[in-house]
Amino acid sequence: MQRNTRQREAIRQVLRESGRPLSTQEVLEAAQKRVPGLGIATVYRTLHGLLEERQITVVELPGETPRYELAGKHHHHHFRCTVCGRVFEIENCPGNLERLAPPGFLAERHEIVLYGRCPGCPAG
Amino acid sequence: MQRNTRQREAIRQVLRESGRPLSTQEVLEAAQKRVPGLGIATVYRTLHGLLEERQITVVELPGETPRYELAGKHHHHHFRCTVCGRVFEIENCPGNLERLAPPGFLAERHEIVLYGRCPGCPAG
DNA sequence: GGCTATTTGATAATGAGATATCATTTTTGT
DNA sequence: ACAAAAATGATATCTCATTATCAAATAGCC
Repeated sequence: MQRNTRQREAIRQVLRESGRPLSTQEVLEAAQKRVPGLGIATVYRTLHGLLEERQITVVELPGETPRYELAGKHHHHHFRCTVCGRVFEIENCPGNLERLAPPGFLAERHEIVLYGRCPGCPAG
Repeated sequence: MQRNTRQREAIRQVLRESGRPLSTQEVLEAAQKRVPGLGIATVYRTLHGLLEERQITVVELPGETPRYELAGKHHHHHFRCTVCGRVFEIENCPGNLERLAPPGFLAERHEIVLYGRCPGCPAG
C-alpha cells in the first residue's frame, strides 16, 4: 500500500467524489468506470490500506455490510433510502443525546440513522 | 410451531424475563439453564416462529447479529455497553428526528443507538 | 398407555462477505 | 530502459451465521 497505482487513485477519487458512504460493491462499480477490470480484491485491500492510514472511516448500519467515507468530517449522521438503498450524510444532530441514557449508564457516543425516501426516488 | 414444548416455553420465558434484547447465542445460553441440551437449531426455529406470530421483534445494531425482544413495546431505542456487549432498552426519545432530514428527503423512521458503559461494568 | 405427527438435536450444508494465494503486471528508483 | 519490489486480478479458501437434513424423542389426542 505504498505505491501510487491507477487502482488506488481511482478508489480514492470515487470516495472523494461520491459525497456519501459507499459499500465495497459500490466502490468497485464506480471505480471500474475509471479502471476497467478492477478486481474486488484490490478494492478490499485498498480500503483497508486507506483505513489504516485514517484517510477513510467505516460507516456501519444495522444489517448492512460496511460502507466507507472520507475521514475528517465533523460529527454527522446518516440517512438510508429504503427504496434505492443508498446512504446519505446528514449534517444536523440534535446533540446531547447522552442524556437519554438511564441512571447508572454512561453514554460516550451515539448514532442516529434516518430511514425514508431520497430525492432521487419517487414515491411508490 | 404448533405444539407447546419445553424448549419453546423456555425460550419465551427467557425473552420475557431478560428485559433487554438477546442474540441467538444469549437466548441459547439462558434457555439451556432451563432446558439442558437445548440445541441452537431449535433456538433459530423458535425465534422464527415467534417472529412470524409477531410475539417478538428484531433489534439490529450496526455490525452485530440480530437480537430479539418481546413485541408490543412502545417506541424506544437501545444502549450497547462497549465493555460487556450487552444491549439495553432506552425509554426516552428526543422525538421528531425526521426534521433532521435535508430538504428533498422524506424521513419515515429513525433509530438511535447509544454506546458506553453499563452499570454492571466498572470503568477500565 | 399407545399412536402418530410434530419437534428436537447433532451436524452437514449453505451463503455471503472477506481474505489468502500466486502468477502476472506495474510502479519506481537507478 | 532495466531490475527489483510491490500491487493487481482471478479465483480458491476461509469464516461464521444461518438453514437443511434426518434419526430419535416427545407432545397431544384417542
